[in-house]
Amino acid sequence: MSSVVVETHAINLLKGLAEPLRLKIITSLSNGEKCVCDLMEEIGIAQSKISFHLKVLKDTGLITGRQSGRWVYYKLNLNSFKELKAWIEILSKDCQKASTACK
Amino acid sequence: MSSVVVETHAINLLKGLAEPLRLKIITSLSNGEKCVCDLMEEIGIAQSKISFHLKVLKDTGLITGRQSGRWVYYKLNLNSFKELKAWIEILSKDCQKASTACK
DNA sequence: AAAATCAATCAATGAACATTGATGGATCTT
DNA sequence: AAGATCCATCAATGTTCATTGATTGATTTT
Repeated sequence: MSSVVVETHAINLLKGLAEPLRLKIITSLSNGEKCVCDLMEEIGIAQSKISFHLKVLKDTGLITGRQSGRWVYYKLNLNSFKELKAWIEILSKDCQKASTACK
Repeated sequence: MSSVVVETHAINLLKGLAEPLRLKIITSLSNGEKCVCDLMEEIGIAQSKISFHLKVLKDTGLITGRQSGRWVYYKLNLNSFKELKAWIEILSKDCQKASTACK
């Protein structure tokens, strides 16, 4: 797996999280699975907006959805968060070495 | 500390990372401190672009800079990465609970 | 089967952000 | 002190992304 792929994937996850409304959705889902109507009520924004951002989050792999009747339930995808955590750990492992170049 | 503040801060850090060039810079700095000319050479992009993104990263608190003569050295700010990691851990702690609402 | 509810999608608009090339300030070299 | 090097900043432009309101599809209720 080339590092370009890794970075592209990281960017996707980060972009998914780096938006106020989506982060509210994520924070809400961090308490457990929710349907769209729950999220609408909790966050208090238009349904089309919620659905739009849910799609973004699903496309990035940050959340998963399952339909049950006319409801659709979403929850966080633990795997993505584990990946992010691992990635951050790698980044911050050897980052304090002093520069040797540029004399 | 209200959760709005926490989310605003998280958004800043995430937005800082969620851009291809900035992520390349971060990845490069994950190997240790670098000066701007190192980054230019490694990444192979215009100097104004590098400086622009370094400023963004510094403003978010993801990196710090120190001047030495005519060189300016940048490195990752470990604290920000620790914060991010902790924040992700909290998010993914209780996120698998099944929904009870919307019977 | 008609009405109501839940959610996804679409086109048009607007806002936020990155790029570009040029310029200027600071430090070092000769 | 003149030239060269390193870096930051700026204005103009272009690109990407979120918002809005309306519509549609699917499921359930009456």
